[in-house]
Amino acid sequence: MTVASDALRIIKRGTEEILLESELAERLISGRRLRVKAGFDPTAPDLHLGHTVLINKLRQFQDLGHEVLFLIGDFTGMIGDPSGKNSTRPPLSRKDVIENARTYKSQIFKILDRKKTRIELNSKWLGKMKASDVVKLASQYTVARMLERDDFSKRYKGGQPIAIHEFLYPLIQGYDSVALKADVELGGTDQKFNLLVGRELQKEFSQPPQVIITMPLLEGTDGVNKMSKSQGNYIGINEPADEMFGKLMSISDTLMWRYFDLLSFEHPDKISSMKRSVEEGVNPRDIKFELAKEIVSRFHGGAKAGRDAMQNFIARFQQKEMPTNISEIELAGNGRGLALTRLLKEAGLTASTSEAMRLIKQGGVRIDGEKVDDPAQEIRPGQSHVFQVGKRKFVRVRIS
RNA sequence: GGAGGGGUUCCCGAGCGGCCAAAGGGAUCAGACUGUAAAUCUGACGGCUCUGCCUUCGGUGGUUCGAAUCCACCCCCCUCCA
Repeated sequence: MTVASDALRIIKRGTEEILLESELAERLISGRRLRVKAGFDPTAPDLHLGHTVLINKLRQFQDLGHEVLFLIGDFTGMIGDPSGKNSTRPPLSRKDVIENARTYKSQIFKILDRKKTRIELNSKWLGKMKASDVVKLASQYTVARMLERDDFSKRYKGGQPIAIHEFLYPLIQGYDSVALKADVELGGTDQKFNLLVGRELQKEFSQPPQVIITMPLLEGTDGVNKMSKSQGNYIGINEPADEMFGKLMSISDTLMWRYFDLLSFEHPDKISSMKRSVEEGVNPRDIKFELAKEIVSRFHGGAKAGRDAMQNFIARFQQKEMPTNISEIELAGNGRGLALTRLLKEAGLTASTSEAMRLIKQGGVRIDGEKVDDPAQEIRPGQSHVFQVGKRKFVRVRIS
């Protein structure tokens, strides 16, 4: 009895909402190994810290002995989802999906326990459905109920298009829960509606409805939008340690506490005492160092990685030294040399020669640490220099 | 099927024959200040062989010395009616 209530407390921490908590408690008490489902996009998996909020929770379930069903929604991915404005998303081939699934594995097992994880592709059961099955599934839900979804009702009222198949997605996702006989499904708060549809459908198929758990969405480094790849405000779990450390240091002081709450494994009491110390005058930067160290250590093999990243950071930004490991490329100078603007573009430091031109005029470009002001400058062959754009982009270029 | 309103540079959104690479805001980037924080200020923000040239305003064709702006047809979106 107390074991189960401990378990409930662990699960509850950091969640946004649990529906229904009483059902969860019941199932935990039952002592059965629960099937805990979470769905993921089949597209290029570049997991970031935002995802880890959810994945960490999955891991806690595993530590309590339960099984994680890591569901990859390849079916919809293979159809190609033209929802909203980004209609250019191309359908994924079978091969892409397999490849993406493999990349998922290499990333999620930095957190999840391999032995207690089952990876499922929903094409396995959805691919077998006939049109009649789909129509039947669709008949289980009404348009009015679909429009309860905030996203849909906003778009509908705002005169934005909603394609019919978008109505199908929540149903399909819900049906996945039926197919997997999920006991629990986790998702971000934005998934609440879809998760609830799963509950409803399970009832229709005379299964006990899944417990749904929503997790807060982590804001990206901009502090405004949720962390996502398309917003470019994310911190990937595969990023190099120095990069990760730097990005964490660049978040705002207020956002830092959010990151502590959602990402840190420190005891809540410790976090509150850190808050207090900042109020008493400790430089928030130093507290942020602690956060950055913890996260970097988690994904780069231990405490030493965190300390090293911090040292590099201090050397580079407080003492303005050049980074130690600058990537190096070689460009063809075809005899004479290369115009600086062109070189910057080809080295990937700027998106175009026009941009290179502008940045030079604005004093944002350095060669071997020296500011340059002549955009027409040519770089001679046979030389090797470190080119820098802005504060953080460095490349060593050799002209052949 | 009918009536009306729309489609502008990454996003929102002005422009409605030349002064338009296209106002304003957001996002972004660079510089200053700093703790690579926030806030603030300055500048940039289609491309190029860059004081000039080239390509953009849903698509195609036309009118005109000249079109994002006018005309024709087409495509797409929204609202209301059926």
